Order: sequence, then C-alpha cells, then structure tokens
Amino acid sequence: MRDVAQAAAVSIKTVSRVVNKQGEISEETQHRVQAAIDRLGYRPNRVAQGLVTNCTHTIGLVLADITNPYFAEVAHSIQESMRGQGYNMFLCNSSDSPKQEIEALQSLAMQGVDGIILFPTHQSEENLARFAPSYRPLVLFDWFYEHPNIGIIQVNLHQGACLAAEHLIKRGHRLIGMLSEPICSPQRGRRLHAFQETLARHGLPADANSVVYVDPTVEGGYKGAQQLLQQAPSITAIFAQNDLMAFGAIRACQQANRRVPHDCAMVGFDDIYLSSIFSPALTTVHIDRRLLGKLAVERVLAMIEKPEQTYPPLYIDTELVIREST
Amino acid sequence: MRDVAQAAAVSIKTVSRVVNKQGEISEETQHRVQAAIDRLGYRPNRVAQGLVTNCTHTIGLVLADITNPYFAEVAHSIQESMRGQGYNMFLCNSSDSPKQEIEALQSLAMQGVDGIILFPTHQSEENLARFAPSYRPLVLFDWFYEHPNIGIIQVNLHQGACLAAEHLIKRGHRLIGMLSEPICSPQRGRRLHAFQETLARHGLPADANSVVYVDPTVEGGYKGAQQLLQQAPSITAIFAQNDLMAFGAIRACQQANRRVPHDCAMVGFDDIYLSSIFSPALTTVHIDRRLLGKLAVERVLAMIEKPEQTYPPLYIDTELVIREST
DNA sequence: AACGTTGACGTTAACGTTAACGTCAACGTT
DNA sequence: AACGTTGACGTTAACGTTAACGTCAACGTT
Repeated sequence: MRDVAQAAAVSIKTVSRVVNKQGEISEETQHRVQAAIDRLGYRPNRVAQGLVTNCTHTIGLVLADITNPYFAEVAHSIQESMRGQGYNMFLCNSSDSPKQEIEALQSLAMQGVDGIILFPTHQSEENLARFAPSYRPLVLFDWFYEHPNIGIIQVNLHQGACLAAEHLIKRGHRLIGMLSEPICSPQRGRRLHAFQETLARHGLPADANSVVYVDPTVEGGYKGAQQLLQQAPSITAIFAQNDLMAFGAIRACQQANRRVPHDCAMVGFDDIYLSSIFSPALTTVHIDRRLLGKLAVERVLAMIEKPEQTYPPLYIDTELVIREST
Repeated sequence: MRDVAQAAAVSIKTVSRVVNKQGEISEETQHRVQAAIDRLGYRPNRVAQGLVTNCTHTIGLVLADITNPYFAEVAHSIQESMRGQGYNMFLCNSSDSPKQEIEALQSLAMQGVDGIILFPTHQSEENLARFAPSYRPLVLFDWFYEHPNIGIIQVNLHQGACLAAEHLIKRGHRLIGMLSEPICSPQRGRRLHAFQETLARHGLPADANSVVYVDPTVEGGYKGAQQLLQQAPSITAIFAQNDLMAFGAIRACQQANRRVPHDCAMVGFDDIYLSSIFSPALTTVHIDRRLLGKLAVERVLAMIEKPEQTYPPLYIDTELVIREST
C-alpha cells in the first residue's frame, strides 16, 4: 500500500479510499491510484483490514460430517452463495461430537470469523447458551434456541416424516420399522416422533420393538436394518432417517433375501443426488439444499450487517418423492 | 490481553510469553498469569497474531467439487489431520473452472493463508506458473509442476487403470467402452491413456468409437453410457473414470435392459464408500483417501515450517477391489 | 571490590490497514 | 472584504499482537 501511495504520489489514506470506494476523491487521482494498484499488483491485506475493522470477510461452517452428501451439498450451496459476496468459508467437522463442536466454535472465534453457520449436535444447548452471547451471528439449522445473536432455519421435518408415513400407510403397510439416530435431545427426534405420531393416528403400532437407534451413516443403516429384520421379521417397510441409512438398509435387505420394495419397502430422507440413481431408486423426502444454503448465507450476512434487527426463524417445506423403493 | 496483564500485574509482553510458552518466566509469574487468563477467559486474537507474525494458522483447500464423495473424504481427512495441529481450513470450490480456481487462489492469498492444498483443474499450468512464485507452499494432487514452492502428491493412476484393464481382459472382455472426463491437459488423461495402453498391449481395440467424454459426475456417466451403448452396442464392459460416473452408467445400463455385470461389466475408480453398497456393488480402483489427506497436511505443514528444504513428490499406490459389477 | 553473566521481566516499535480528525485551497454568499 | 462551506486530500492514532532490544537485580568469578 505504501508503495502504491508513493508511486501515485498520494498518501496511503487516499489509496485506502480508492480501494474501498469511499468517495471524496477527484477522478484524476482515482485513475492515477488505480493505475498504480494495477501496475504493482497490489491486493489489500485482509488480515490487517480485519484487525482494524473487526471484520474479516470470513464465516465458519460447522457440520457433522462433510462426507454425507446432504451436508456436502448444503456446504456447496453456502460456498457458492458466499463467493459472490467476497466472503471466504472456514469448514469444520464436528463429527457429531459436542466436544469437537465447541472446539470448532472456539477456534473459529479466535480466527475472528464474522459469523458462523452451524448444524448443531446433541448436548449443544448448553454449549450454545455459553457461546452465543459472547459472539457473532450464529445461524442454526434444524434447531431452536432463542437469542438475538442466533438465526434459525428450520426444515419442516415434521411435515416430511408425516408425508413418508402416510405414503407407506396408503400403500397398505401395517408394520413399519424405523431407523433413527440416537436421540439425545428433543430436536434430534423430530423425524422419528412425527413418524410415530402419524402411525399412532392411524391406529398402527409404533412400539420400541420396531425402532433401532444407530449412527446416521450407511454402516449404521446396514447394521440397523439387520437388527430390525431380526427382532421384527414381520415388518413390510422401513423408514430411515436419512438416505445414507436407507442405502445401507437396502443392502441389508438384499443380503437377507428380501427384495426391495416387494418384500420390504424403503423410505429415506434428504433426497441426496444419489437417491435417484440407486437401485432401486429411493423414495425419499426431498429437502432443497440449494435453498437451504442460500437462505443461511443471506441470513448470516444480514445479521452481520444489521445486528440490531431481529430475525424470525425461516421455515422450509419438504416434499415426498416417490420412486422405486416403495 | 491488556486486561490480563493488569489483572496479573505484569506487562502484556509477559502475558504474550505465557501464551506462547516462550520461557524465561518464573513459575510463580506463569501461574499468576495463567490464572488471570483462565479467570478472564482470554483467547489470543489470531488476526493480530497473523499481522505481526505473518502466519495465520490457516490453510486453504481448493477442490473441484465437494459433493463428490471422493473429494469430500479427502477434505475430511485433511480437516482431521489439521485439527490436531491448531490449523483451520478454508474451503473453496473451483467447480472445475480455471477462472474460479484462480479467483479462489487469489482470495485465499488475500486472507493470508499459510499454505494451499489444491486439486488443480485444466488450464491450470499457466495459472500455477503465475501464482506459485508469488506465494506460500502449494501442495498439488495428481499434477506435476516443478517449483520450490510446490509439493506434489501423486496417486498412481497409471497403475490403477492398468489393473482395471487387465482385470476386464482376464474376464474375457474384448470390446470395452470408456467414460472419461474431457481431457484438457496431459495430466487429466492419465487414467484413460493407461487403460488404452493396456488394451493395445493385449492387441485389443481402443479406438475413438469406444470412448465418450463427459462430466465426471453421475449425470455425465449416465448420459455417457447411453451414448456409448448406442454408438458401440457390442461392448461387454465399461471403464468409468470415477465411481460417480460408474453409478450413472450402471443406471443407464439397467434402463437399457442390460444387466450388470451379466450383459455389461462395470469398473469404476476411487472406491468411494458408497461403492461397496451400491447394487451391484462396484468393482473399482481403491485410493486411500485418509492417507492422501494425511500426507497432504504433513507436506504442507512441513513446507511452511521449513521452506528452504526441497520436497520430492510423494506417490500413493492404488489397489483393485473386485466386487459384483464384474 | 569490580565486573561479567544471566534470569526475569518491561518498553518501544512495528505488522498493514482504517477511523477520526485536520488542513487548505477554491468558491460562493452577504 | 470577510466569512462559511465544501471538495480533496493528508496526519495521527489505533486495532491486538510480537520482535527486538533494554533494564536491573542477583549472583558468581577473579
């Protein structure tokens, strides 16, 4: 910057004004400075800017597992939305562990991020309570914790799970197994509870015997389905809490010589891009990841720019996509 | 920091010494300062540290597409390896576009990252030539560009493609289709060329008619396989350049009433975690993503710490995993 | 006793920016 | 002619750290 100022025979403050388009400069000076900037290839140092403006043009994204395509697609959408705004994105994996999550939040705070987008994990409520007041805007997915610093984006999981249940019931299924992740907080159980509620409303059984709690991964779905088929062999359908689990469960069914959907129907959740080309193509609840990412970025940037405003939660509806697995 | 210094009745420099464990402090003072740090919840400001030390404890990861599980798994491994070292990771998608890639590199440079790990795209050579001299350590995957600032990690794609070809030939296939991404640089064509070489070595045809160039995605594989089956209907096997393409191709085969593997065998590349549970489970060339990420982090951190040393390329072997699709 | 060394700190300046305020000429207004 | 306003800059201090150097008492050595 000093070199540019010298080359253009102005003060560094004038260079700063040109870089930040702060006006109050004559066109002639502006051109001269710009020419010097181009000639010397000057780029402002974001670290120094960050120190004085307390604004680093970065946000942090903390999510459970980037290898789950659902998260990856949301991350991709967030990235794309932010790129145009000149923001860079830190990525942290929480591995669904509260300890790693809080570590990620702290390290992001040290890096001076302007805001954080977080898919919270279990046990998070207390962590958030400690963390939120101290820091920048935080946008949460699928969680609820009221605080002026916190923006909420809720996917209508309840609706999605109801749609899935009603679809299976309409197809004549009476005994339906469920694969859920372990439920460590009320927020975590929303899909399962809504599904069970719908079953109950139709007078169908939803006892503990038809639910298995496993990791929300392919592996988890595979093992969970094996267990489910063993402890409740008369089930004719399975509702998995996400598509990866459904993939694993389909595999388990096939290996147990249960054809999908003829011997056991399968419904997933998320509609990741592989669901439509899996064999059989998966019936699942669609969530618009692009919209999700876009809204998250809009919300967090709005909260950064105008922190005094209050921001009501945003809700995103889901949609049942019927394919070959039911 | 000033508050901590005041609370402990020392100078801020002494606090700095405690934080950075720079020694030369009495145990008693150290304890007193540490107590004040804990009590006040002081955390060093990485932005200010970055300005003075020119070291931000961040690295940038630029890759083509985070929604491809292969990249996602490498990103995950990089993240995990870095977490323990106190580094944070910027993530940028290049979308396989040279323009976006160079924009990502520039914005990372402005953020003052200490190093960059890059899965380069086509046209990159000239960009790298311009970029590399000006900046921090750069670690490249599957590319080659010799420069003291650049570290290389090569997956032995040649070996992998040969293994795949020999496997199909041994199974009796004589007419094999190939799905490749567009080849805009020699580096990009390594899998395809090695595969074609092996075919030629066995006296088998590898003409243009049996190759289709499409995007390295599920969609690309799907469309590519459709085209391949139309223009070369007598093929009995397809080699896809990555697993996602293979998934799409399997789908296309099934829809064309070609059973996999009976009517058309399929081999992929990468061995993403979904390959083993796909139906049919995919025969593919395994790449150790965890190792890849771990080595990349080790290399880039070593280059940051000791930039004067020279770092020879690292090579990673591949392995054929035979499953149901062949 | 004089001097050098060392341990345990403190002071000052700097990193590359921007915010806040200052300056000064030119111009218009009364 | 005196004064206020405004446009177009420049100066100074500050952001929160660390590097480089300074200080000073205590201690050992000759």
